[in-house]
Amino acid sequence: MKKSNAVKSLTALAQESRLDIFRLLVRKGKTGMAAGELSDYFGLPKATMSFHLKELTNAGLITAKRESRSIIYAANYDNMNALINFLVENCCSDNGGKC
Amino acid sequence: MKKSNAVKSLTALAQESRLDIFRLLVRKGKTGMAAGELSDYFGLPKATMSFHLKELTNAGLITAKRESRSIIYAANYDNMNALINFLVENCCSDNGGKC
DNA sequence: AGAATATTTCGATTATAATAGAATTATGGA
DNA sequence: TCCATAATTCTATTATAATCGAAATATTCT
Repeated sequence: MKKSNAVKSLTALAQESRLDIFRLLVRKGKTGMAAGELSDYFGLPKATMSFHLKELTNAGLITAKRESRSIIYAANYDNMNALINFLVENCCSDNGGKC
Repeated sequence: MKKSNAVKSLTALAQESRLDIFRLLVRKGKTGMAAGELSDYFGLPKATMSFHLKELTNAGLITAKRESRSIIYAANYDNMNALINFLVENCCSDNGGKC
């Protein structure tokens, strides 16, 4: 993962609503949830939810696919794992590799 | 980890300089680095570095200990792991646990 | 085509964070 | 005690992000 992508992903997650949304989608698995469902679930206005979903999508943390009238959002596990690996990369390598 | 702590940690990491600082300290291991060394290494003014180190310390991502005139900063691996676990917690549990 | 549903974009307001020079605090040595 | 070194806090400026009502876009059904 590139650093700019990591900053974008972390910025996306560094917000209470978006962290909630992302973690719910992580639990939901690949079936995901529609934007409106998420809006109802968290009691957030549709415009606000849409803004947050866009941030998460732009960061690559979630995917969006249209299904009839709804747009279904789901966690992007590859990107999530890439972010985690980026954070712990070369852990303790300047100290003999012992952590 | 509590959600408020997670948001604080993610906010701390969601900034290019701080992400660089944290990842360097992750590589450095428990010997860590002094504030001034970090300031020189990244070419940042001392006040700016101090501000970033405070953010990372308040989030619990790094520790600070005085050693003579210097203050040595080091990655807090426990908190880092707790943050990662918080992000992936109950992954796919609403979808049969298969990821 | 027209109505209903699902979601996004626009735009204005409000709140929060980054930057860095200057002043301040803390430690150790002559 | 006086000076040098190391780091932080203060303060003002500048930049970025969150919120949500209203309008716009996209899809499906009759």
